[in-house]
Amino acid sequence: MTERRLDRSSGQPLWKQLQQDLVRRLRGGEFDEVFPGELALVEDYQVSRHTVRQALTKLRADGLIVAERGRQPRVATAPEIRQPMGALYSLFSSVEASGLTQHSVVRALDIRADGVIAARLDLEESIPLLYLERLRFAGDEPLALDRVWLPASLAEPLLDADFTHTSLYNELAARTGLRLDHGREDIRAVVPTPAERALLRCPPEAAAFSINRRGTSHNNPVEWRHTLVRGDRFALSAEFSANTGYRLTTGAVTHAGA
Amino acid sequence: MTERRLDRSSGQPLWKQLQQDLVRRLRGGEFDEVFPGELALVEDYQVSRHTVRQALTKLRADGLIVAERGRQPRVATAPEIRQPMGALYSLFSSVEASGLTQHSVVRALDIRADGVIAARLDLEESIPLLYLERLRFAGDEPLALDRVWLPASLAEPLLDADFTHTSLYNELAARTGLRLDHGREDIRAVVPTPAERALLRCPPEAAAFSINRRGTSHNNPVEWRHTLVRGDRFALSAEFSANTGYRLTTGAVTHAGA
DNA sequence: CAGCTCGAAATGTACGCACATTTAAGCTAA
DNA sequence: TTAGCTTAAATGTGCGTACATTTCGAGCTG
Repeated sequence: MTERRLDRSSGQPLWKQLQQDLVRRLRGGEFDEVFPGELALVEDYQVSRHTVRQALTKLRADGLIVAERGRQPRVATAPEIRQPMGALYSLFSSVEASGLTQHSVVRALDIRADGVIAARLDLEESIPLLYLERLRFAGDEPLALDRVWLPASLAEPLLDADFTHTSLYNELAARTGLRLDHGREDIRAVVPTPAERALLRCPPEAAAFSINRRGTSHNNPVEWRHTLVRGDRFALSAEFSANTGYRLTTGAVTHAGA
Repeated sequence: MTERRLDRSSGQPLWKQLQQDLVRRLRGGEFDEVFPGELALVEDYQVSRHTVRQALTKLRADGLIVAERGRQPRVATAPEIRQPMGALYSLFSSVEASGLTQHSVVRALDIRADGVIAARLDLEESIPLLYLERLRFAGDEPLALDRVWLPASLAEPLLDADFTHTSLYNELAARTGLRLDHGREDIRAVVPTPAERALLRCPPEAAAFSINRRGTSHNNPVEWRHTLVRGDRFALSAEFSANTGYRLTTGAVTHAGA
């Protein structure tokens, strides 16, 4: 093991320096296989076990590593289940909870260029994008119109996937190893256009949610998504408390016409 | 100081027992004036300073106390700013960020009974409720219609408050000491009725958010709220990431007609 | 009496040791 | 080959010490 050095006269506590260095190495993927044990770190950095534990305590509090008695600490698995996908995840988990079956009709799946979308992903206008357009059903009635753009360089393996029943994120993770870890979304209330209303078979007086999302993975833009959800069938639900903050919960999806 | 005892053979770690006992005493208001120092706790509980610090570390991580070098720890002030109020907080902070001035027109402020609302608050149908109805402006144009019901037994001191410029939660906290610590809300996309549209001066093709909220304080239902927000002027914004989960951020409020 | 200095007291950092408890690997025996 | 046991290694808990750094008040001084 190479001997690492910490600056003992920098004013910053040793454990903080150690913690920051570990975060840096961790983000660099250095510990994807095994995370060094406490005693190994004591040797490497030439500090006491107490100091090492102080640094590891912070890392655990931040959810970066997990540790158990008698076994080596490990890098925390990407919390894929924890808060996967905001409003859309809430939407589709609500459908499942309602007992309705989900399926999609793929209306388009190809590669094309779109300057406007590319710009939103911080890409060159001419960069080819994989485009997927689906009409999503809950039960026998349409629920949402879903359109996604991803850089073709990343998402090309998805071209021959069958999206009638599988989720985009599962397929993306399975075929490319990519997983979104950050995103931003805007949610608007709109009245659908006649064309959209016909597609979704909306009653004439219904409103809709219009959701725009930009998803990234390790700070690289990965998807731009626009989803139009029938407002007469879906409600967003959320809980908040002083401890847990704001969390979307499973909402309500009603049968059409209810 | 009375000598406190911890069970050294209970299987539970000493620091955890200590932490839980401190939480209990803290909730009982025992430390409202001063929080005991580390050495005092060492004396009281007959454990080492290391163990005491381990317990205090957890309390600090939970935000219950704050400590600084050279001064005694103190009970943390109620985290009022931390995650105040979900979608509605997001709405009004967005208005502020946009530079528009906010004010309200109070359309009703009285005490009445409403069986339907009372039931939603788990109260008897005949229980009197304080009812507040406001039309909220951002700039010169209406933004939202806001209706709140609170148990009169708690909220009666609010009857003579002026709600044109102050927030309900501030007034509630100032006059009764009550602070919401938990809530649940449903967000729907709707088309406003002609009456609502006239009130809000909506363009005819605009949709709206309909937000229902039930707020509690220490598990007691405190408010039922219904807010109708113009969809042509407001968009909910949210960010999510593996670390921080799902958080509403400051969204966009546009000028009317934009 | 105001202002300053200094020291006591408190928390923060860092080191050391010992033992308990759990996991996982290696060894042995059927 | 496999099941079961033993043992080494790792983390969790708990104690002790020492010194650094900051705060705050007591006491002195001008």
